[in-house]
Amino acid sequence: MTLPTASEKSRIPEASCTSSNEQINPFYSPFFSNLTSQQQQQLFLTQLLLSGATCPPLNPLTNALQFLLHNSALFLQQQQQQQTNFPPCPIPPFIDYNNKSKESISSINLKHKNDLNTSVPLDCSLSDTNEKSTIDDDDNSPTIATTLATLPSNNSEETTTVDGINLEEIKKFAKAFKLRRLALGLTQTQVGQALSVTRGPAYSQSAICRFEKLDITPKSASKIKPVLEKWMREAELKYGDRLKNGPTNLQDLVSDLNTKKRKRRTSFTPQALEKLNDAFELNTHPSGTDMSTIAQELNYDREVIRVWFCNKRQALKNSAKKSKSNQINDDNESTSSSLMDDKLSDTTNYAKLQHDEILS
DNA sequence: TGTATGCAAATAAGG
DNA sequence: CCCTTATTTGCATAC
Repeated sequence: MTLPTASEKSRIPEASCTSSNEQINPFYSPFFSNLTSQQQQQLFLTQLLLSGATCPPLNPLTNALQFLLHNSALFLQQQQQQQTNFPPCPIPPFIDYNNKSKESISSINLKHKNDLNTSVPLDCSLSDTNEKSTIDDDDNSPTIATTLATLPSNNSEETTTVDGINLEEIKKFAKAFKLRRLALGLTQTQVGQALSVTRGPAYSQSAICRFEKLDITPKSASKIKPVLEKWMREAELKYGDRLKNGPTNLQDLVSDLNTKKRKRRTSFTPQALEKLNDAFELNTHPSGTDMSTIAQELNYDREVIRVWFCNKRQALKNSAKKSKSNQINDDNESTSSSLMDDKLSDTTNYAKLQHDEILS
Protein backbone atom coordinates (compact mmCIF):
# COMPACT_ATOMS: atom_id res chain seq x y z
CA MET A 1 0.00 0.00 0.00
CA THR A 2 1.52 3.22 -1.07
CA LEU A 3 1.28 5.90 1.46
CA PRO A 4 0.66 9.40 0.25
CA THR A 5 3.69 11.53 0.28
CA ALA A 6 3.81 14.77 2.07
CA SER A 7 3.96 16.64 -1.18
CA GLU A 8 0.58 15.34 -2.10
CA LYS A 9 -0.95 17.33 0.64
CA SER A 10 0.05 20.61 -0.90
CA ARG A 11 -1.43 20.16 -4.27
CA ILE A 12 -4.38 22.42 -4.08
CA PRO A 13 -4.21 24.68 -7.07
CA GLU A 14 -5.25 28.17 -6.35
CA ALA A 15 -7.36 28.69 -9.38
CA SER A 16 -9.63 25.83 -8.60
CA CYS A 17 -10.39 26.84 -5.12
CA THR A 18 -13.96 27.52 -4.36
CA SER A 19 -14.87 29.92 -1.72
CA SER A 20 -18.22 31.13 -0.73
CA ASN A 21 -17.53 34.59 -2.02
CA GLU A 22 -16.98 33.59 -5.60
CA GLN A 23 -19.34 34.96 -8.16
CA ILE A 24 -22.52 33.09 -8.66
CA ASN A 25 -24.56 32.93 -11.76
CA PRO A 26 -28.03 33.61 -10.48
CA PHE A 27 -29.56 31.65 -13.27
CA TYR A 28 -28.24 28.49 -11.77
CA SER A 29 -28.36 27.44 -8.21
CA PRO A 30 -25.43 28.38 -6.02
CA PHE A 31 -24.42 24.80 -6.23
CA PHE A 32 -23.00 25.43 -9.65
CA SER A 33 -21.14 28.54 -8.78
CA ASN A 34 -17.78 27.10 -9.46
CA LEU A 35 -18.52 25.79 -12.90
CA THR A 36 -17.23 27.65 -15.85
CA SER A 37 -19.79 29.23 -18.09
CA GLN A 38 -19.01 26.64 -20.66
CA GLN A 39 -19.66 23.90 -18.19
CA GLN A 40 -22.85 25.59 -17.18
CA GLN A 41 -23.98 25.80 -20.71
CA GLN A 42 -23.32 22.18 -21.33
CA LEU A 43 -25.00 21.37 -18.12
CA PHE A 44 -28.02 23.29 -19.20
CA LEU A 45 -28.16 21.47 -22.47
CA THR A 46 -27.86 18.23 -20.68
CA GLN A 47 -30.67 19.26 -18.47
CA LEU A 48 -32.95 19.91 -21.36
CA LEU A 49 -32.08 16.65 -22.85
CA LEU A 50 -32.16 14.38 -19.92
CA SER A 51 -33.81 15.79 -16.91
CA GLY A 52 -37.35 15.20 -17.94
CA ALA A 53 -38.08 18.29 -15.96
CA THR A 54 -38.19 20.71 -18.81
CA CYS A 55 -40.89 23.29 -19.09
CA PRO A 56 -44.23 22.65 -20.62
CA PRO A 57 -44.83 24.36 -23.94
CA LEU A 58 -45.20 28.03 -23.31
CA ASN A 59 -45.05 30.10 -26.44
CA PRO A 60 -43.57 29.82 -29.90
CA LEU A 61 -40.40 31.55 -28.91
CA THR A 62 -39.80 29.24 -26.02
CA ASN A 63 -40.54 26.29 -28.16
CA ALA A 64 -38.18 27.43 -30.84
CA LEU A 65 -35.44 28.01 -28.35
CA GLN A 66 -36.03 24.67 -26.80
CA PHE A 67 -35.99 23.07 -30.15
CA LEU A 68 -32.66 24.64 -31.01
CA LEU A 69 -31.10 23.71 -27.77
CA HIS A 70 -32.48 20.27 -27.94
CA ASN A 71 -31.12 19.66 -31.37
CA SER A 72 -27.73 21.10 -30.67
CA ALA A 73 -27.52 18.86 -27.70
CA LEU A 74 -28.50 15.96 -29.86
CA PHE A 75 -25.85 16.93 -32.30
CA LEU A 76 -23.24 16.93 -29.61
CA GLN A 77 -24.39 13.55 -28.47
CA GLN A 78 -24.19 12.15 -31.94
CA GLN A 79 -20.75 13.51 -32.40
CA GLN A 80 -19.68 11.82 -29.27
CA GLN A 81 -21.16 8.60 -30.35
CA GLN A 82 -19.26 8.75 -33.56
CA GLN A 83 -16.09 9.52 -31.76
CA THR A 84 -16.45 6.44 -29.72
CA ASN A 85 -17.27 4.38 -32.77
CA PHE A 86 -20.74 3.62 -31.71
CA PRO A 87 -23.20 3.01 -34.44
CA PRO A 88 -25.23 6.17 -34.92
CA CYS A 89 -28.06 6.21 -32.46
CA PRO A 90 -28.66 2.55 -32.14
CA ILE A 91 -29.99 2.96 -28.63
CA PRO A 92 -30.84 -0.63 -28.17
CA PRO A 93 -33.95 -1.00 -26.11
CA PHE A 94 -33.00 -1.88 -22.67
CA ILE A 95 -35.94 -1.19 -20.53
CA ASP A 96 -36.25 -4.52 -18.86
CA TYR A 97 -32.77 -4.45 -17.51
CA ASN A 98 -33.87 -6.19 -14.39
CA ASN A 99 -34.88 -9.24 -16.33
CA LYS A 100 -32.02 -9.36 -18.73
CA SER A 101 -30.18 -12.56 -18.66
CA LYS A 102 -26.58 -12.49 -17.71
CA GLU A 103 -25.49 -13.81 -21.03
CA SER A 104 -26.98 -11.09 -23.12
CA ILE A 105 -25.57 -8.47 -20.84
CA SER A 106 -22.10 -9.78 -21.05
CA SER A 107 -22.29 -10.21 -24.79
CA ILE A 108 -23.23 -6.60 -25.28
CA ASN A 109 -20.56 -5.72 -22.88
CA LEU A 110 -17.96 -7.56 -24.84
CA LYS A 111 -19.06 -5.89 -28.00
CA HIS A 112 -18.34 -2.47 -26.63
CA LYS A 113 -15.38 -3.43 -24.69
CA ASN A 114 -12.94 -2.88 -27.47
CA ASP A 115 -14.43 0.39 -28.50
CA LEU A 116 -14.01 2.07 -25.24
CA ASN A 117 -11.36 3.02 -22.85
CA THR A 118 -9.44 -0.16 -22.65
CA SER A 119 -7.71 0.74 -19.47
CA VAL A 120 -10.96 0.38 -17.67
CA PRO A 121 -12.02 -3.06 -16.61
CA LEU A 122 -15.30 -2.83 -18.37
CA ASP A 123 -16.62 -6.16 -17.41
CA CYS A 124 -17.22 -4.64 -14.02
CA SER A 125 -18.13 -8.04 -12.96
CA LEU A 126 -17.73 -10.89 -10.66
CA SER A 127 -14.65 -12.04 -12.49
CA ASP A 128 -12.74 -9.00 -11.48
CA THR A 129 -9.38 -10.49 -12.11
CA ASN A 130 -7.27 -7.70 -10.83
CA GLU A 131 -8.33 -7.50 -7.29
CA LYS A 132 -6.72 -4.90 -5.21
CA SER A 133 -3.33 -6.08 -4.23
CA THR A 134 -4.06 -5.30 -0.68
CA ILE A 135 -7.01 -7.25 0.48
CA ASP A 136 -7.92 -4.75 3.07
CA ASP A 137 -10.22 -6.79 5.15
CA ASP A 138 -9.60 -4.52 8.05
CA ASP A 139 -11.98 -1.98 6.63
CA ASN A 140 -14.92 -1.50 8.87
CA SER A 141 -17.28 -0.73 6.04
CA PRO A 142 -16.53 -3.08 3.20
CA THR A 143 -17.65 -2.35 -0.30
CA ILE A 144 -19.97 -4.54 -2.25
CA ALA A 145 -17.16 -5.56 -4.53
CA THR A 146 -14.97 -6.77 -1.72
CA THR A 147 -17.85 -8.44 0.01
CA LEU A 148 -18.78 -10.37 -3.07
CA ALA A 149 -15.16 -11.17 -3.75
CA THR A 150 -14.50 -12.60 -0.34
CA LEU A 151 -17.70 -14.56 -0.40
CA PRO A 152 -17.51 -18.24 -1.15
CA SER A 153 -18.18 -18.43 -4.83
CA ASN A 154 -20.25 -21.58 -4.70
CA ASN A 155 -23.51 -19.83 -4.03
CA SER A 156 -23.48 -17.89 -7.23
CA GLU A 157 -27.14 -18.45 -7.69
CA GLU A 158 -28.09 -17.62 -4.17
CA THR A 159 -28.91 -14.13 -3.20
CA THR A 160 -26.37 -12.52 -1.00
CA THR A 161 -27.81 -9.91 1.23
CA VAL A 162 -26.27 -7.56 3.71
CA ASP A 163 -28.57 -5.75 6.05
CA GLY A 164 -31.47 -6.73 3.90
CA ILE A 165 -29.81 -5.33 0.82
CA ASN A 166 -29.60 -7.64 -2.10
CA LEU A 167 -26.08 -7.37 -3.39
CA GLU A 168 -26.70 -9.44 -6.46
CA GLU A 169 -29.51 -7.22 -7.51
CA ILE A 170 -27.40 -4.14 -7.10
CA LYS A 171 -24.63 -5.73 -9.03
CA LYS A 172 -26.99 -6.57 -11.79
CA PHE A 173 -28.32 -3.08 -11.95
CA ALA A 174 -24.86 -1.55 -11.84
CA LYS A 175 -23.92 -3.59 -14.82
CA ALA A 176 -27.11 -2.75 -16.65
CA PHE A 177 -26.72 0.88 -15.86
CA LYS A 178 -23.25 1.03 -17.25
CA LEU A 179 -24.29 -0.70 -20.42
CA ARG A 180 -27.17 1.64 -20.84
CA ARG A 181 -25.04 4.66 -20.22
CA LEU A 182 -22.52 3.56 -22.78
CA ALA A 183 -25.23 2.71 -25.25
CA LEU A 184 -26.50 6.23 -24.95
CA GLY A 185 -22.99 7.46 -25.54
CA LEU A 186 -22.82 9.23 -22.24
CA THR A 187 -19.89 9.58 -19.91
CA GLN A 188 -20.01 9.30 -16.17
CA THR A 189 -19.40 13.00 -16.04
CA GLN A 190 -22.38 13.75 -18.21
CA VAL A 191 -24.67 11.60 -16.17
CA GLY A 192 -23.44 13.33 -13.07
CA GLN A 193 -24.13 16.70 -14.58
CA ALA A 194 -27.58 15.66 -15.63
CA LEU A 195 -28.30 14.45 -12.13
CA SER A 196 -27.12 17.67 -10.62
CA VAL A 197 -29.80 19.49 -12.50
CA THR A 198 -32.69 17.19 -11.82
CA ARG A 199 -34.68 17.13 -8.67
CA GLY A 200 -33.56 14.99 -5.89
CA PRO A 201 -30.10 13.98 -4.87
CA ALA A 202 -27.25 14.40 -7.28
CA TYR A 203 -24.11 12.38 -7.62
CA SER A 204 -20.76 13.19 -9.05
CA GLN A 205 -18.75 11.37 -11.63
CA SER A 206 -16.81 9.84 -8.78
CA ALA A 207 -19.94 8.46 -7.22
CA ILE A 208 -21.13 7.01 -10.48
CA CYS A 209 -17.77 5.51 -11.07
CA ARG A 210 -17.80 3.92 -7.65
CA PHE A 211 -21.31 2.68 -8.11
CA GLU A 212 -20.50 1.03 -11.39
CA LYS A 213 -17.47 -0.59 -9.86
CA LEU A 214 -19.43 -1.45 -6.74
CA ASP A 215 -16.74 0.31 -4.85
CA ILE A 216 -19.23 1.46 -2.24
CA THR A 217 -21.01 0.08 0.75
CA PRO A 218 -24.31 -1.68 0.31
CA LYS A 219 -26.00 1.12 2.17
CA SER A 220 -24.66 3.75 -0.18
CA ALA A 221 -25.51 1.67 -3.17
CA SER A 222 -29.10 1.25 -2.13
CA LYS A 223 -29.32 4.98 -1.77
CA ILE A 224 -27.86 5.77 -5.15
CA LYS A 225 -29.61 3.02 -7.03
CA PRO A 226 -33.10 4.53 -7.14
CA VAL A 227 -31.66 7.82 -8.28
CA LEU A 228 -29.88 6.22 -11.17
CA GLU A 229 -32.90 4.09 -11.93
CA LYS A 230 -35.06 7.12 -12.17
CA TRP A 231 -32.59 8.91 -14.36
CA MET A 232 -32.29 5.91 -16.60
CA ARG A 233 -36.00 5.69 -17.03
CA GLU A 234 -36.16 9.32 -18.05
CA ALA A 235 -33.24 9.06 -20.38
CA GLU A 236 -35.04 6.16 -21.91
CA LEU A 237 -38.08 8.25 -22.57
CA LYS A 238 -36.06 11.12 -23.92
CA TYR A 239 -34.33 8.99 -26.42
CA GLY A 240 -37.35 6.89 -27.17
CA ASP A 241 -39.20 9.58 -29.04
CA ARG A 242 -36.38 11.90 -29.70
CA LEU A 243 -37.58 13.29 -33.01
CA LYS A 244 -41.05 13.87 -31.80
CA ASN A 245 -39.90 16.79 -29.75
CA GLY A 246 -42.44 15.22 -27.56
CA PRO A 247 -44.11 16.69 -24.59
CA THR A 248 -42.00 16.49 -21.53
CA ASN A 249 -43.21 14.52 -18.66
CA LEU A 250 -44.01 16.50 -15.63
CA GLN A 251 -44.33 13.57 -13.35
CA ASP A 252 -41.01 14.04 -11.71
CA LEU A 253 -41.86 17.61 -10.85
CA VAL A 254 -44.06 16.26 -8.17
CA SER A 255 -41.96 13.29 -7.19
CA ASP A 256 -39.36 13.41 -4.49
CA LEU A 257 -39.55 17.09 -3.88
CA ASN A 258 -38.31 16.57 -0.41
CA THR A 259 -34.85 15.39 -1.23
CA LYS A 260 -32.08 17.90 -1.06
CA LYS A 261 -28.84 18.16 -2.83
CA ARG A 262 -25.70 17.88 -0.87
CA LYS A 263 -23.80 21.05 -0.23
CA ARG A 264 -20.99 21.52 -2.65
CA ARG A 265 -17.65 20.63 -1.25
CA THR A 266 -15.64 23.63 -0.19
CA SER A 267 -12.08 23.98 -1.36
CA PHE A 268 -10.08 26.11 0.96
CA THR A 269 -7.32 28.23 -0.44
CA PRO A 270 -3.84 27.37 0.80
CA GLN A 271 -3.79 30.70 2.58
CA ALA A 272 -7.01 29.96 4.36
CA LEU A 273 -5.77 26.53 5.33
CA GLU A 274 -2.64 28.02 6.72
CA LYS A 275 -4.60 30.35 8.92
CA LEU A 276 -6.97 27.63 9.96
CA ASN A 277 -4.11 25.39 10.94
CA ASP A 278 -2.52 28.18 12.89
CA ALA A 279 -5.75 28.73 14.73
CA PHE A 280 -6.04 25.03 15.39
CA GLU A 281 -2.57 24.98 16.84
CA LEU A 282 -3.58 27.61 19.29
CA ASN A 283 -6.94 26.16 20.14
CA THR A 284 -8.57 23.01 18.88
CA HIS A 285 -11.93 24.05 20.26
CA PRO A 286 -12.56 27.65 19.32
CA SER A 287 -15.66 29.19 20.74
CA GLY A 288 -18.62 30.20 18.68
CA THR A 289 -17.51 33.78 18.58
CA ASP A 290 -14.00 32.73 17.69
CA MET A 291 -15.28 30.77 14.79
CA SER A 292 -17.42 33.63 13.66
CA THR A 293 -14.37 35.84 13.66
CA ILE A 294 -12.32 33.35 11.74
CA ALA A 295 -15.10 32.85 9.26
CA GLN A 296 -15.37 36.53 8.71
CA GLU A 297 -11.66 37.00 8.32
CA LEU A 298 -11.30 34.21 5.83
CA ASN A 299 -14.60 34.87 4.13
CA TYR A 300 -16.15 31.46 4.50
CA ASP A 301 -19.41 30.39 6.00
CA ARG A 302 -19.22 30.01 9.71
CA GLU A 303 -20.67 26.54 9.44
CA VAL A 304 -17.93 25.59 7.05
CA ILE A 305 -15.37 26.72 9.57
CA ARG A 306 -17.06 24.86 12.37
CA VAL A 307 -17.12 21.67 10.37
CA TRP A 308 -13.50 22.17 9.46
CA PHE A 309 -12.55 22.18 13.11
CA CYS A 310 -14.66 19.10 13.77
CA ASN A 311 -13.02 17.27 10.92
CA LYS A 312 -9.62 18.45 11.95
CA ARG A 313 -10.08 17.14 15.45
CA GLN A 314 -11.32 13.89 14.09
CA ALA A 315 -8.38 13.56 11.74
CA LEU A 316 -5.95 14.31 14.49
CA LYS A 317 -7.53 11.77 16.73
CA ASN A 318 -7.55 9.14 14.04
CA SER A 319 -3.96 9.70 13.08
CA ALA A 320 -2.94 9.48 16.70
CA LYS A 321 -4.81 6.25 17.08
CA LYS A 322 -3.29 4.92 13.91
CA SER A 323 0.27 5.76 14.77
CA LYS A 324 -0.23 4.29 18.15
CA SER A 325 -1.40 0.98 16.81
CA ASN A 326 1.14 1.09 14.05
CA GLN A 327 4.02 1.09 16.40
CA ILE A 328 3.34 -1.68 18.74
CA ASN A 329 6.93 -2.51 19.27
CA ASP A 330 8.93 0.54 18.41
CA ASP A 331 9.10 3.28 20.90
CA ASN A 332 9.99 6.18 18.67
CA GLU A 333 7.33 8.73 17.92
CA SER A 334 5.29 7.62 20.83
CA THR A 335 5.62 11.10 22.16
CA SER A 336 3.84 12.69 19.26
CA SER A 337 0.74 10.60 19.61
CA SER A 338 0.50 11.16 23.28
CA LEU A 339 0.90 14.82 22.64
CA MET A 340 -2.03 14.70 20.29
CA ASP A 341 -4.10 12.93 22.83
CA ASP A 342 -3.24 15.49 25.39
CA LYS A 343 -4.14 18.24 23.08
CA LEU A 344 -7.49 16.82 22.18
CA SER A 345 -8.43 15.84 25.65
CA ASP A 346 -7.57 19.26 26.87
CA THR A 347 -11.00 20.71 27.10
CA THR A 348 -9.95 23.33 29.56
CA ASN A 349 -9.59 25.88 26.88
CA TYR A 350 -12.82 24.92 25.30
CA ALA A 351 -14.78 25.01 28.50
CA LYS A 352 -13.29 28.31 29.50
CA LEU A 353 -14.06 29.89 26.18
CA GLN A 354 -17.56 28.61 26.24
CA HIS A 355 -17.98 30.11 29.60
CA ASP A 356 -16.69 33.41 28.32
CA GLU A 357 -19.11 33.26 25.48
CA ILE A 358 -22.02 32.69 27.72
CA LEU A 359 -21.04 35.63 29.80
CA SER A 360 -20.70 37.96 26.89
C1' DT B 1 -10.13 11.91 -22.81
C1' DG B 2 -12.78 9.32 -19.68
C1' DT B 3 -12.25 6.82 -15.43
C1' DA B 4 -10.21 5.77 -10.87
C1' DT B 5 -8.80 7.28 -6.44
C1' DG B 6 -6.65 9.91 -2.20
C1' DC B 7 -7.82 13.00 0.96
C1' DA B 8 -10.95 15.60 3.37
C1' DA B 9 -15.57 18.25 3.40
C1' DA B 10 -20.26 17.20 4.44
C1' DT B 11 -23.69 14.52 6.63
C1' DA B 12 -26.03 11.25 9.99
C1' DA B 13 -26.85 9.80 14.42
C1' DG B 14 -26.56 9.84 19.27
C1' DG B 15 -25.42 12.69 23.17
C1' DC C 1 -26.73 25.07 19.44
C1' DC C 2 -22.50 22.33 19.75
C1' DC C 3 -19.97 18.03 20.45
C1' DT C 4 -18.04 13.25 18.80
C1' DT C 5 -17.90 9.29 15.87
C1' DA C 6 -18.77 6.88 11.77
C1' DT C 7 -19.70 7.29 7.24
C1' DT C 8 -20.76 9.20 2.72
C1' DT C 9 -19.41 11.73 -1.01
C1' DG C 10 -16.90 15.08 -4.19
C1' DC C 11 -12.92 17.87 -5.71
C1' DA C 12 -8.67 17.59 -7.73
C1' DT C 13 -5.76 14.97 -10.10
C1' DA C 14 -3.41 10.65 -11.23
C1' DC C 15 -3.82 7.09 -14.45
